[in-house]
Amino acid sequence: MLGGWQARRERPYRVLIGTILSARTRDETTDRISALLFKRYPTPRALARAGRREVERILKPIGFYRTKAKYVTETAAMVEKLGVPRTIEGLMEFPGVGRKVANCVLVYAHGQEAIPVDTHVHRLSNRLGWVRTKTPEQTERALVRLVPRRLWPLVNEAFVAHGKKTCRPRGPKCAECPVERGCRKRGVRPAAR
DNA sequence: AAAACGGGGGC
DNA sequence: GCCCCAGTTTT
Repeated sequence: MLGGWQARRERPYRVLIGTILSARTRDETTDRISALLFKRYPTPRALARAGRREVERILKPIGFYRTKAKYVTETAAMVEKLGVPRTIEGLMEFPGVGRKVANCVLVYAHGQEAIPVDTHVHRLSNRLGWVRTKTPEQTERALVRLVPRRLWPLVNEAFVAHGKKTCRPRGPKCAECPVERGCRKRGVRPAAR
């Protein structure tokens, strides 16, 4: 599981596939199921040649499993030929890879600096009044200007953590929130955005 | 801009 | 029983 030449060589592949699978799915579920998938199909070549039905059976508990089975098998075939790209444009060519997943791969597979803006980061950035944006991409472009590069990972991951636990989409738990000044949504009723 | 994709965990 | 899950693609 750790270290090893083989594991190191396949790491970007695993980050890419695992991150595709993570869409709208809890981390623990994603981790458990992707571990099963990689045990059965350790390489892009193996997954590219897998039967769709078998992949769907493994992915069942993760949700969106038919769509995701298609994405990961097709992506594996492309990775076998192209490798895992190091540009956001290249990564977004893969099926099931949007801007957020592409940025995750840049950060977690290639060690590049980027801000993967998911729904939490988008929501918190707006609630806190750091930005006023409609789309996650607009939020990303604003944040990379507002936040010092060194703090990108800290801010991004802190927003995700706070968004999951406290600053929920519908019912933000303002009573347990340490942010007192600077929040535009402090005390707003749950129905409001 | 809205719908579709979805099983599972938490309360 | 409702809410939510580090989204992306299609309509």
